[in-house]
Amino acid sequence: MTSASQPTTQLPLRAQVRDAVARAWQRAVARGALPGVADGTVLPAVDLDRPAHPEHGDFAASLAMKLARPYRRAPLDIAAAIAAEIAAEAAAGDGTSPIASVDVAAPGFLNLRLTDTALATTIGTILADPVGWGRVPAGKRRAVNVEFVSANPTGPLTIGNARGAFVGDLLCRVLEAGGQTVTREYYFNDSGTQVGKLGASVVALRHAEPVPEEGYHGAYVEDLARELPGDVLAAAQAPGADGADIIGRWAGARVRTGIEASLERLGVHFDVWKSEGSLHAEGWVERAVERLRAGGHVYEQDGAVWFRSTTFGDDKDRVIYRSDGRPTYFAADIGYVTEKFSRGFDHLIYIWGADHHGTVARTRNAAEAMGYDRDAVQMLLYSWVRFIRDGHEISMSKRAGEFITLDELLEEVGVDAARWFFASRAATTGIDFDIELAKKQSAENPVYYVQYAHARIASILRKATAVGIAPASGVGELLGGGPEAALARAIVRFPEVVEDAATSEETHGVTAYATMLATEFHAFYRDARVVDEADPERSASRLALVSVARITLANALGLLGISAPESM
RNA sequence: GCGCCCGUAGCUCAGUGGAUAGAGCGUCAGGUUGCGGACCUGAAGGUCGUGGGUUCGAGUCCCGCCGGGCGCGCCA
Repeated sequence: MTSASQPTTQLPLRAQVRDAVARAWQRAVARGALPGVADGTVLPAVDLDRPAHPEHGDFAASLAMKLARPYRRAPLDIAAAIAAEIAAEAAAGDGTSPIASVDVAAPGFLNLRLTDTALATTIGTILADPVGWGRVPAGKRRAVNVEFVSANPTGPLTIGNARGAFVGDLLCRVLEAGGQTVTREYYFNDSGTQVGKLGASVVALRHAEPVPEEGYHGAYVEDLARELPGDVLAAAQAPGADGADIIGRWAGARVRTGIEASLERLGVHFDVWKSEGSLHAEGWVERAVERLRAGGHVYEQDGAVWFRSTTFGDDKDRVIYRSDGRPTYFAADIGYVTEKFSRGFDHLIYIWGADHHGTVARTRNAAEAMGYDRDAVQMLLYSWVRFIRDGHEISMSKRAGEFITLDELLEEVGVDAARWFFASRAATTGIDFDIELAKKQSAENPVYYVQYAHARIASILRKATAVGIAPASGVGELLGGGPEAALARAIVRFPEVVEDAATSEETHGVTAYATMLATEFHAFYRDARVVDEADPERSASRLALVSVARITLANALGLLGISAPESM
């Protein structure tokens, strides 16, 4: 299996160092400096940390301390044995080792420092392939379906939908960076009770009658009533027609178009819009229930059809068809699982609000009962955002027409600032979003700090072009102990950050990294003049370095769906 | 009552069992006749809710308690 477009991605530095440590460990064992262990003994993996203090080097390994128990040896002795092998390989100078030096520190750390060659080589690869910088090699490539937002089209998206939209899209971007193929999917019901109530509300307003009890209020309902075409109204009033449903579907389609536009505005594009009705119409629900029945996981009681969810550890069984024969929401859910897998996905992710955690078990149980791997069905639950204005939590009711739309929020705060806000916080923690504070702080939001660094570099590059100095193809002999070294070290960490984000399915590491990199750049800018017509050679090398810093900032922001402006 | 999530600096939040617990904002004190001052340097600010336990090592893992959120429908 070959691919012509296979990029020649260099192994990330962390992986190179990890391999070098593993080689040294193996040689130490082979030479008898470290003991063998009995078969079946579980040995630790070689994990690397980024030390908190620069004097501890570029990477630290706690391997020796973890080997102390199985080897029945002092950690310092083990560390010394491995360090000797690392030093030997580094001293050979044949270019295999990215490690310049190794120190042993109490109580058993291996502190590792990168060679300038490893740094310079990495920077060269960034210049050669800016787009590929930060894409990490795909582990097990998967086709992933990510379903999120999925608000029914009974009204515009509100700030209550904001976190799901951002968290879902950010997850998709992180998975894509990790080499996975992602489909963004939106699930909605445009024929249910709630949409019918919307239809009834529209009709009432059209006839200048009061909105029915339990109906929908708000300016958008009035707009719909005004825009309702005569032929739709006529069809709804035809004898025997379900008027509310017909008007509701029309209104739902209209609202859905608005929702799609809002989502595009904040940079979220959905690949698939799936209606609940189609799952029933195409027989997915029926077939899924049959599949459960064939496995003996279904029974009838009190006139209803139940899924025996308790078989798989749930605390109660769940109704699929009510005693009046109508399917529950859960029925559509299990049909949807089979429909998704039928499209070839091997992993499904649901982005749900924390209030849905009660439905996680039953859905995964049903997937397992139907013969799917329950681990292939994953729910990511995000916690609520409390929106605060004037010191009070904003309470909202879509039905009463009291809400702040997502569009309004983004207009106040800005898409980049809002994306940064959600990207820099773990999805599972409850957070406060003070709108006044967000507006007030928008000018000193960290996102602008990062964007400013990017724009500043762009300005430097423009200046260099104006005076006729072009960036070199690499940083040459520039590193050493000069101001370049710290910036170069910050830049080359980027693939690790992406890898960790993809593994943890969280993005706050990326925002923290981008802030740190911007700080390093600003410090470099203070200490080193980049464009200096008196020294064009050094200028060219420094231009190469700041170009790479710009690429890295742009790719980090791009990973979060945030713009990287040339000027601001 | 039971289940899940959360509790870290004045505020908003990071912290994949590792070294002296970090960032942004806010506060205070400084810095530029050079490529963008939306910048830089420094300071103050913490019994990591609490009490035990496991471990060479616990903010991180386990148990109890306190406080907050969510859920426990033939609702969606």
